[in-house]
Amino acid sequence: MTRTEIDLPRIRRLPLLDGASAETFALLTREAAIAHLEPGGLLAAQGESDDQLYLLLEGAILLEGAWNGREADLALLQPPATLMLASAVLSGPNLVTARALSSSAVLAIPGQAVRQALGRDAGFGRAVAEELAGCFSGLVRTFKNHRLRGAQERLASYLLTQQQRQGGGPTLRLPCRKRRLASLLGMTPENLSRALASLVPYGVEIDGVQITLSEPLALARLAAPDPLIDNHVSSADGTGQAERERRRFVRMQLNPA
Amino acid sequence: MTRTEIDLPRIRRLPLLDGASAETFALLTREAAIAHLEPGGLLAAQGESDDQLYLLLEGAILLEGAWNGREADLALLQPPATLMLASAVLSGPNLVTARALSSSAVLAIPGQAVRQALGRDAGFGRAVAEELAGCFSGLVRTFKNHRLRGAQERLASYLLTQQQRQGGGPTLRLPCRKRRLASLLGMTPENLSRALASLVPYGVEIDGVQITLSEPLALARLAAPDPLIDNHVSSADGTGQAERERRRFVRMQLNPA
DNA sequence: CGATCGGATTGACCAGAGTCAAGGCCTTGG
DNA sequence: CCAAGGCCTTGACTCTGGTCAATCCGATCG
Repeated sequence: MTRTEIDLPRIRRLPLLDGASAETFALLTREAAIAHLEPGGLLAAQGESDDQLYLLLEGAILLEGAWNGREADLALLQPPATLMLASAVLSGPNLVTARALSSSAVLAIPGQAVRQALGRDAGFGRAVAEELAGCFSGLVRTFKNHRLRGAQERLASYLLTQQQRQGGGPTLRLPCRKRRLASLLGMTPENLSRALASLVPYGVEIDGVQITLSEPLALARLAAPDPLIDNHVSSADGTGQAERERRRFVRMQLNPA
Repeated sequence: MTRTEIDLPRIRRLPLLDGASAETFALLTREAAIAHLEPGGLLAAQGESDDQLYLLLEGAILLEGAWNGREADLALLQPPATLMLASAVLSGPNLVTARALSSSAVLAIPGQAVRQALGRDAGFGRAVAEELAGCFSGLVRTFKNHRLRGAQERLASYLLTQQQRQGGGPTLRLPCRKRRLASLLGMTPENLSRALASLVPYGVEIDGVQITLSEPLALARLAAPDPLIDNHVSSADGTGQAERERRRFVRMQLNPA
């Protein structure tokens, strides 16, 4: 983990910081640093109190939880994203472990500065509240996804969501190896294999991490996509979690094969 | 659902509003109303856009999610608690259904007023950010609880947590019928019965909704309580979700029988 | 080119949890 | 007091998903 100089103009436009006043922005960036991680590198460990807010600039970060020797992958974050925002606001320990999946760059801001800024700058406070509301809403949807759908249904929904996020064309690329995708979807690698195979009758064609959906309507009948669970909005256009939650209700595009 | 006059001094001390300026408090309460619900009454339905923030004053509210004909109970809220805060901040639809389990009273504040106040009052912004951070952290722990523990382990942890929240004595009272507790814990009523029976060797004595833990240490060995998952802090002393998250790390009391 | 390694797949088996049905117990109301 | 209904419990069975093991396949490297 190395630290380099900060590209201030770019940082200024990040979702959380674009709502801050110039004064707040200066306060937040004064003690901030850029950290670079190599693949597999540990950004933050569950249970530790780094007291830092991280803004993901490049790469991909995996959030994982552990208990009693068991592990579960909880989320895969891509820029722009905030990490440990709730812990920084509450001055609490990290509830999850954050690990780089690919070479990544994050901006690290001391939690102390975040809490100072919160009490003084209503614009920043609003941005933090909106981001946290977005994170919370996303997690509510994830929880419903796991409680209400079976493994096959979760996978079908996931494929349709990824298809939308990647432009709506018939073919999509899985964002990680199947082993990890399985854990993110709450199943074992063996079961993911079987679930994928079970979707072949629904027009799912598998070629490594390339997946083609030749009958999206049939797949959608199985997946029963629901805007109260699924979010097909990509983070690729630079929006924060709040904006992605807001845009979630534009209709999903299901192009017949 | 009837509406009555508002007890302003009492409202003023609620977790979210105690951080607001006098001006913000006036703005928020100007269009607010108290709603009373009878048992089973529907406060807010999944998918609807009430655009209202609710503050639970009395009673108990159940949050449930539904998809494709299936239902799951997600959380049981007791005063003081906030409902639909994230939806109000983002001006989005309710992601879950809220239903009164007993006679309940809530303060309903228009979302529009909440969003106005957010941009102007840094104190209120901070309070909202802290509450949302608390809700998010709580949900992260709930999600880990379901992903990492089996049904028996979830139940054992739940009993220990309830014991702590109810004063730490050997006997505790379940907050709802077993049928509903089962759904909250992510299992069927039949399975809850069996899981409870399987805990008898660990000193769990069952008498209706009265449960006595005669060997809390043995039970704790099975449950492996973890501050990164469990929260034994009660809401009974009037603190908000943020404060409950902060206090979570005071050590759990396990009194040997 | 061949060897090797790790991920992916497949099959057989197992375990946890859901379903269905029957019965017990307590509460409620006539 | 008795009857009815709801909840809880129990047992038998099913099913989803996990575990274990063997194999396949593609990438890498000598």
